[in-house]
Parts: sequence; structure tokens; C-alpha cells
Amino acid sequence: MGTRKINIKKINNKNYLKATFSKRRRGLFSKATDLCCLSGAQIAIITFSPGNKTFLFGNPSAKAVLDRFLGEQDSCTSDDHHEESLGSTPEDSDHEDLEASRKESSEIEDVMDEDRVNFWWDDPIDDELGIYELRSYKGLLEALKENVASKLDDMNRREFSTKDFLSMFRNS
Amino acid sequence: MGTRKINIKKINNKNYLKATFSKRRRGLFSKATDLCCLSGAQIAIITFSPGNKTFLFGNPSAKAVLDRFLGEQDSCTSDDHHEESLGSTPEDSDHEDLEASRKESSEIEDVMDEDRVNFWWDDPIDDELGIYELRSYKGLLEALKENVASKLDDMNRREFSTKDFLSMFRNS
DNA sequence: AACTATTGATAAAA
DNA sequence: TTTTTATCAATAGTT
Repeated sequence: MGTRKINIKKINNKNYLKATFSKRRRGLFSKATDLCCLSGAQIAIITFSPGNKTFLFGNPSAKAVLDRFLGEQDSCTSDDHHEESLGSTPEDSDHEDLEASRKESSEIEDVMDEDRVNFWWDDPIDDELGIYELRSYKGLLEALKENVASKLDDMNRREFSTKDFLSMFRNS
Repeated sequence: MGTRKINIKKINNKNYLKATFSKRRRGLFSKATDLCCLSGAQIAIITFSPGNKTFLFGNPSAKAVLDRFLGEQDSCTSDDHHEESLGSTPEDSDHEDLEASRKESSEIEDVMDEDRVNFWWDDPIDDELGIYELRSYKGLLEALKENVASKLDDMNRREFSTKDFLSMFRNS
């Protein structure tokens, strides 16, 4: 995907490494976003860069996916070294397709009343237990900024309208 | 990247959804593998498919990256914005291995700015003094949400484009 | 941080 | 399903 084919092996040149990591990390998160949008999958990505900076991706949020995963681990005791999983997937019936389509349409309609007070930033921030149940502002902000950044990044890439943008921040 | 260009929106056709998720999940993990090999980055990906199956990717292992992340977070739980998560059913997991990209010697000293660092959310959040020099997360969040809310409100009124929106957040 | 030439990922078809 | 093919999208090298 570039001017020249490259071998997938450790890059030693610092500048090239930096540039490549940056480009490809973006590409990776972008792919994750697409996959989420297309399939509705829940995905979390934790990345420690070669410079040891942390980058998070999450849909619906990194924490939500981690919590779900950690929760299921507790009750299932599964460690992660397996090959291709061919487990059974419960098949869904056909009529759900129609329902889904209808639901999607109605949601689009709903997006018309943006001026209401149903955005998360309009919710009060509790002194004790906030909506995010956070324990420090640092963790919250890091997650928040990642989220804002990736959402905006993605929307910019797809040239969403402001309305589309607003709809993503709606509560419930 | 296909015979035809597709819109990135929820797929409702079950068969197409399955096929697409499968292909793209592989593609995503493949990209992650490349990034790890090239840069030595540590990456973990947790994926819950639309069929609620769990897929894991990790370098050097999903557990190692999660432990590191959880450890660094320990006193600070992170979270992103809300968006109701749908189903939740424990399932089997699938771990995609990759040839160790060998980097644990971690000798990269200079803090690299992989990201285009001209958005405020790309700036690191300091443990001591944040960009807003706030004294508590509550104060910061209140300021932040007001900021975001008013900006968006204003833009919505004027029907700004996403690009216009982005430009307002540049550090310049 | 932009810009292309190319390769790589993948939507449809077989 | 897996493989093949035709296209689009990510990105290597460059400025």
C-alpha cells in the first residue's frame, strides 16, 4: 500500500518508526471504527506505542468492553491461547432484518430534536459517584479525549455533518 | 477496497454481516500484527462480535497488555462517553498469536509524538497540572462540558460543517 | 503535514 | 465456503 513494498520487520530508524507507527495506528483505529459501524461489534484496543504512550480505542467505550471482558473472564476462567474458534453462533431469524431496518429509520427521525437537554454533557456531575463512576479525573479525561478524538477523526474522514455528530452524543 | 464502494453503516443482512465481520476482523488483527512487528508496540484487542463471540488479539499477549494497562490505571478508572451496549452473552474466545516482535528492551527514550499533536485532546494529561490547571476533575469536567456544549450548540444553530467544527479545537 | 504511486484489503462474483 | 477478481483505500517514500 505504498510506493514500495516493505518487509514487516522491526524498524530501527527513529523517524521512520515514528511516522509509521503514527500512520498505522490511525489506520488500525479507523479499521476498528469501520468494523464497529458495519457490524455493531464491541471492540476495545489498548496500544502502548514504542514511545510508551497509551492509545485507547473503544466502542461503545474502552471501559465498557474491558468491564464486559473482565466480568466474563471471572465467571468463565478462560485464558487466551486458542487457535481459530469455530464455536456455534446462534442464528437469528429473518424477520429481525425488517425490524432492524424500521428501527434504524425511526432513529434517524429522532435526530431532529437536538435542542433538548438529552446530551450527556448536560447531565450533572456528581461529587460522589458520577455517571462515569470514575475515581480520578486523569483516567476519565484520557478516555474522554481518546473518544472525542477518534470520533471526530472518523467523522472528519467521512465528512459527517454536524447533525450526525450531535446524534452520536445523545443520551439513551 | 472491493468491487464496489460501500457505505460504512450498519449491515442488516445476516449473511453479509457475518461474512463482512469475519473478513474485517481478520483484517484488523492482521493490521495489528503488522503494527506490532514494525514498531514493537504492545497491543491488545478485545472484540465481541455481533454474534457475541469473543475474539482476542495481543502482543506480547492480551493478558500482558491488559495487566499493564490495568496496573497503570489502577487508581484511575477510565471511561468514555455513554452509548447503551446491547447484548451480553459469554462465549468462547479466540486468540490470534503472532511471532514475537521483540521489543521489550524498550530503549526508545525520546517521547515521540506519534499523533498530529495539534488538537488539545492529543496533548498528554499531566498528573499534576492539566491544561486547564484545575484542582479537581469536577471543575475540569464542568468547564469542559460547558465548552463542548456551547460550541456544539452554536454550530448546530449555524449548521457548521464538521471541518469547521474541528478547526475550533486546534491548538494552532 | 501534504502528496502520489503502489500495494494491500476486500466487495462481489464464481 | 473458499477462491478469484476488480476496485477502493491505506500508506511508503518523498517534498
